[in-house]
Amino acid sequence: MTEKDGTSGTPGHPGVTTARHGDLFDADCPTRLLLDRVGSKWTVMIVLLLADGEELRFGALRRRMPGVSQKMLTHTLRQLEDDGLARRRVEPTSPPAVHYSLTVLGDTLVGPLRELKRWAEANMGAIDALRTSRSGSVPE
Amino acid sequence: MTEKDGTSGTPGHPGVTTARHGDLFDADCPTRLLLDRVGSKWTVMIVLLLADGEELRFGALRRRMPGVSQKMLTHTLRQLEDDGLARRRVEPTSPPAVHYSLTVLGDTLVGPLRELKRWAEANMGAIDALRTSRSGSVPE
DNA sequence: CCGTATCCATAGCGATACTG
DNA sequence: CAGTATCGCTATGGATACGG
Repeated sequence: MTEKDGTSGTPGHPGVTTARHGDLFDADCPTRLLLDRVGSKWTVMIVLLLADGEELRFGALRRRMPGVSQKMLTHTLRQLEDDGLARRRVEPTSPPAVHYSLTVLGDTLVGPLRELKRWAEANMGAIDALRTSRSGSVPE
Repeated sequence: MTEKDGTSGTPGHPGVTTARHGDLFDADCPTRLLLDRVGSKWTVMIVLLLADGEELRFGALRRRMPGVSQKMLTHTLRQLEDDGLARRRVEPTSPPAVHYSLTVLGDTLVGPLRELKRWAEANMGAIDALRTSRSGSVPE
C-alpha cells in the first residue's frame, strides 16, 4: 500500500506504522546498514583491493592504502570479517603472516561498488565544474 | 576542514606511484567524495524518494523520513543542490511552497544506488544470519 | 511553511606507544 | 609482522528555539 498523508493533526504516531514503500526508511533496514559500512572511510577501498580473488597480507594492504592507520585497517577488516565479506587466513609461521581475501558474498558486492566508482569518476568532475562555474546557470 | 589546495605543496607520495587501479586511493578522489555523500545519513533516502521524476515539497519529504530533523533535511538538500543533483523550486506564495526534485545528473545516480539497495536487501539478511549462527562454520 | 542558528552528545578516526 | 590500547580531535547529526 502506498503511504498516506497523515494530516490527522496528531503528530504522535498513527496506528499503522512502517507502511512506506520498500524500506530504507527504517532505522534498521538493510540498506542503511550497508551504507553505513560503505560510507566508512576504508571499507570500499579494501573490498576493491581484494576484488577478483586477490589475496593480500595485512602489510600489503597497508602499503596500498596511503594514510590508513593500523588501528583503522584492523578495525575495518574485522568488520568485513564479521559481516562475512572477507576472510582471514593466518599462516602460523614466525612472525605470523595473515592473508585477507573476499568471500563469495564479498565478491558479489564488487559489482555494485564498481558501478558507483564508475559513476563517481564520470560525474564528480562535472559536479566540481558546476560548483566553480556557478554564474547563474540553472541546473537542468 | 583542512582542505588542501593542490598548488605546489603536494605532500609527496614517496616512491609509490599510487596509480595502481584508478584512484580512490587519494584523499581527493571522486569516489571518496561520492562515498562521503552517500554515506551520510539521509542523502540516499532523499535521492530515492525523488527518483523517477518525483517532485516533493519540504514537508512531504520530511513526513516520509521519520526521524529526520529540519536541520539535517535542509542541510542534506543543500548539499544535493550544491552538487547539482537536486533542484529547488520556490513558489512565492504565502506561506512559500518549496519543491525539490532531481536534476538529470541526480537521476543517473538512482540506478547505481538502487543496485546497492537491491544488494543490501538480498544479502544483509544473510549477513545477519551469519552473525547469529556463528557456530564454527567457515566462510566460503 | 520553510529555513537558520545554537548547543551538545557521540562516533569516527588519526597518532602514538606497547605486546606476542 | 600483526594486533591492541589509550588519547584526543573534529565531523556528524540530534534537540531546541527563533525568524521571515
